[in-house]
Amino acid sequence: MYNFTKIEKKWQKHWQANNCFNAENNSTKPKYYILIEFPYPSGAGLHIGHVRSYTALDLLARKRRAEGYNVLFPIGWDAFGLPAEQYAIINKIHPKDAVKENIVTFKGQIQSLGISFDWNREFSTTDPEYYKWTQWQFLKFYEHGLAYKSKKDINWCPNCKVGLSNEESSGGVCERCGHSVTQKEKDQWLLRMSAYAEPLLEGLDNTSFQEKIKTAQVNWIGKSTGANVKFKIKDTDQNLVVFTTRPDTLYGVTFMVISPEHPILETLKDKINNYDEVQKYQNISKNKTDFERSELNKDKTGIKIDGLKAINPVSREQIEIWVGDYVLMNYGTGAIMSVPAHDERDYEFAKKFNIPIIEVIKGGDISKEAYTGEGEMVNSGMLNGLTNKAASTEKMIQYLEDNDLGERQTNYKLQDWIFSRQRFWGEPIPMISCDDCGWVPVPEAELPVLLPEVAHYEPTDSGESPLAAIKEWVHTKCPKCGKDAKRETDTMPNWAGSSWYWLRYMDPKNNKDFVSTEALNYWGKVDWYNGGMEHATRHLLYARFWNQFLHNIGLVPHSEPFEIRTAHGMILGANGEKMSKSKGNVISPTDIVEEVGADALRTYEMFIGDYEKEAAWSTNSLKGCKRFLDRVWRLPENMNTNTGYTNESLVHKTIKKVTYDIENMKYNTAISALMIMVNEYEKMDAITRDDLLILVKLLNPIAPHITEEINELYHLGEPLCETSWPTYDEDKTIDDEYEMIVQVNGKVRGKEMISTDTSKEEMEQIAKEIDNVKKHLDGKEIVKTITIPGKMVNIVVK
RNA sequence: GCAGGUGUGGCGAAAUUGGCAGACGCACUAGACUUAGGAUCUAGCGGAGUAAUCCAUGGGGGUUCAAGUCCCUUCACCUGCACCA
Repeated sequence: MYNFTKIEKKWQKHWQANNCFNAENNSTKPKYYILIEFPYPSGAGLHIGHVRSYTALDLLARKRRAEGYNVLFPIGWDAFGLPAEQYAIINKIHPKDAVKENIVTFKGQIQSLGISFDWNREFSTTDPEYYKWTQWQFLKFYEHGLAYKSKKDINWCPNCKVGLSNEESSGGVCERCGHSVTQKEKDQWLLRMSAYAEPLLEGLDNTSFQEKIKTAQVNWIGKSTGANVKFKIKDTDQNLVVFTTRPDTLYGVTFMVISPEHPILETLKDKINNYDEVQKYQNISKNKTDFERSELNKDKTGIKIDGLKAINPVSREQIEIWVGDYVLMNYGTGAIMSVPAHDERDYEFAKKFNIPIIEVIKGGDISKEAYTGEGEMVNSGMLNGLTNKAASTEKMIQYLEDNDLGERQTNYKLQDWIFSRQRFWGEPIPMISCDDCGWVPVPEAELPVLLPEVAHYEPTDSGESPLAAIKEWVHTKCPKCGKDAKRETDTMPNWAGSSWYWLRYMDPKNNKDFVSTEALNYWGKVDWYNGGMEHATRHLLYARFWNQFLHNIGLVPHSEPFEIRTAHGMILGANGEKMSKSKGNVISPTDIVEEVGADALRTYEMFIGDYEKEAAWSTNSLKGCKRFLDRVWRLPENMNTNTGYTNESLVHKTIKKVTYDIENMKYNTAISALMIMVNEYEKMDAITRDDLLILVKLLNPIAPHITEEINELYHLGEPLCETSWPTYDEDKTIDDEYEMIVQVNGKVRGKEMISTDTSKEEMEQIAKEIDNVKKHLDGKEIVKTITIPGKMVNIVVK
């Protein structure tokens, strides 16, 4: 047998030495930009799941090059963030060095797979030459009023004294120490992403993302339309404004609920008779985590505000105002109107606290449950008799606007992007705080603001970034007035570096600009971007937001950065569970490459099943793929010196199938078509040089090393990395003969090989002469005959 | 709850427009070659039946000459979002 390790090393070296996969920036060829989500170089090494998505797009990259495209297929490292920092703390090394080490490991692992990345464009988000431009772009956001500082509640572990992300505080406890998480107010930088909610939604129309990814984005943006309605608070000059999607039910409002954080509780506290009780409730809510306030807390709590009443703007009835922590301050106006007759939550609340329920839509039995369907409007003044929800909503909004009681309003779930992290290992936010001038941006000429070269990167007791403890770094001069000033000690989230990296790949060595205009104009959009479903919401929104902003200020030519976005399914352990060290089901790509070679691993991961679905690892199935490659290796033993194809339709059919399947992510069936080809070749007395050449060309994107080696060994043609993609002739995919199926009453009763140009009449005649068919026709009356040329005849009898 | 998706042999899965259900691969069984086999080759492989044939794509119903595919209904599971007003 052959030495796959030697062959693979040989060709990897060859490709690298000959710059086979380097994209050119000035090319007359058409361009094609293929992007995979750049990896986070963790200490655990490359995951078998990376191999799946890299190989899949490698097939496309290799095919596109063979089709004559100038292909950009880059890779780099997303290396800022918590895991690298943790790894560094545990191993007592500087994160910078930890990252360097991990990158070496990852790079070696990826290179051993033979993915056709353009390694000349490699960079890490932690390179000062890169994060200089991340900082520069942050200043652009600031310049255009989209970066601002504001107090925000964050998840806080009082034990570890550290801010936690939502992921780190899931279940309401600190991921690290198990202590329960509370909320702490912190001054944070935010990016005004909410201003882009509508463009981010509309922009999806200019993409060819997979439908499930578009849906995920739409849900995350969470647009809802309705109205803001003013409720006058009795005996005051104040209004309580609510957002509602159901202004049509306004006559059914019997109470209101406001969030414990609602400012009216402070401004009108003199009128509140049970203010002590209200304060107590506020305190309890404050100490609840988001988790407790939402998922756990099915039973709604609340207290009635004694002393305040609101007036229903249409029915003029006096209604109660309650405080309830199921109403969130950060959505809508922090206050809701409640229509218990037609909303399940409101119904539950009203029942629990004995609040009146007024029916305004006919159709259900409101003594039993809230009726949320459509129906005729009743008890609703001018809306009475209407049966169409849209019409009554519209009429009500019109009325509210005409009478200055409210206005049409659209709300989004999408919030501004909290851009501060109290961490060491991130891009320093390039801002300086001056007592006299306020926040002042670091001048462009002084970028990058480098992370200091010291070893104090553990979190501080105060919850501030570790940078705050480094006095000589913090103290600086105000760029505006020259007085003593302090640097911002927060760093950026690790989503920052991944929000524009595809632009840098276009021109990665540029030291005058984040990317040149020429490179931008040439490469344009990413044509095909693949990544995990877990990044279909946040990362993809951040990246699109960032790009839309750069486009709006004239820095990039397209408002949408990605044309196609697809998502691969996860590879699970052999037991069907997610791979993890603790479960002991982790498969290392390096081990597999050593055992069976990169080609077999690649083939297996493409053959494993539907690319978009998750799949469990199977060592047996891997062996089957290795066996297939072994058979390919042995094919030349039975090769003659002839040219031309032994089975022309087989060749054309296979080219068609593989070409179509690679474009449509049906990698498993592409491989199955190639297996069929090999099966057929093995049955032949001998194969020709052309038979073999076409096979290695089609198999090359999947198993690039072994095919290059066979091609070279038998002098079949030019190196496959320089060759062109084979084309097929539709006419030649059709066989001269085929097996006609004959059915009687829809059941198969006979089969017969016939010539492809047999007429309908002839087909029917041949069909009726088959013995078994005759038997089933005997004594019956033929009602009709359906004949599909090229397929079958169905005779219907009585 | 909302949104998206998936149900096909022992297993991973195929089935461009409705047209032989189970391609291809794994596992398994028998045989060949072999000192040996976790190598290779040959044959078999959804279920029942000696066979003709019948049954079978989560369940039930329908449309059709013909349904995994279209329609109605129902069940189960997975993923994402979620007191979002």
